[in-house]
Amino acid sequence: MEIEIQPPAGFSLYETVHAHGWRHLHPFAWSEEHGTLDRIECFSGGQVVGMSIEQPSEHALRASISERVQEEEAIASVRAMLQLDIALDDFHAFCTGRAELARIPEQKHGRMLRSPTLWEDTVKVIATSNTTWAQTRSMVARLCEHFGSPLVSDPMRHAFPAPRQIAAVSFEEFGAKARMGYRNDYVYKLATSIAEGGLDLESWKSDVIPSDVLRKRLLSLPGIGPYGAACLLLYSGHAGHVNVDSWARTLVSREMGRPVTDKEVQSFFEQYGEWRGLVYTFYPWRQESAGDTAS
DNA sequence: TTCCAGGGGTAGA
DNA sequence: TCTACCCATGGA
Repeated sequence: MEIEIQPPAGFSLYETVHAHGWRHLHPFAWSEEHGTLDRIECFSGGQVVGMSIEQPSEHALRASISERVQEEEAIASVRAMLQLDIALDDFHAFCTGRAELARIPEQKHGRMLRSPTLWEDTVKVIATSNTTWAQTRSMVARLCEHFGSPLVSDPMRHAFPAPRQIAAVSFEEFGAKARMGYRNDYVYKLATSIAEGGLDLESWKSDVIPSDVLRKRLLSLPGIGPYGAACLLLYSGHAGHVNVDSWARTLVSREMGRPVTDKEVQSFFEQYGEWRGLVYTFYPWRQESAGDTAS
């Protein structure tokens, strides 16, 4: 089946997908040749389907889905993944007024590819901490391969596992298959908390939760610290926190001519106020950033 | 063998 | 609040 979605004005699938490295993490796959974002998705009825999203024109997005699924759910999934419901007008107006940021609206920057669920993004953020991109990709691929539901037409490809699919096995089995090192504990705890009903992560995506409240909640999750919380806030449409990573430290150190602390990196971006997180993500000197080193 | 990668948890000050 | 130390994994 095919569904058509009208994106907001100025939307670019290419730029959204290239905002960071998520396109390299299963079950996402980006085809540079075709300009399509592919994904294996498990819908609520248990259907596992292949989705392929493309932007045939500035004003249209098309999702081709391998089987018939509930249209509303498919549309909601695409809208969530591409952050179609996040308004960027104010951010772009802010950037236009500053010479060093003028390229951001010109290049249609501001949206980032994310997963349909906060659960999946949280696990992926945990998988990025204190490791290389190659290992992050391997860890996420193993999660899908060993615990995600297979695509019927191509059983070698899998959806991202639901929390219950991880909670269904012992911690020992999970660790042996996922090989996420000390992160095994974080991911398994998260999965079991959600599966047992003690934690409803998806309810945290509500628009009415203030940034500070959401940040505190995210920091309470196992394996999520200031960096991870800032990433997840950005994916949730909260732009006011900088996800200080090794790349941010490198770049700000270069600017200042000496090693800097995380606090100094934060200070560097304070001038951008409520938009500082988005500004860092799309800062012009970040074009050579880790989002592309994994290509 | 040693170091370290898109950090986080913990103890102690 | 800040610092030091440790943490599994696997590639360089």
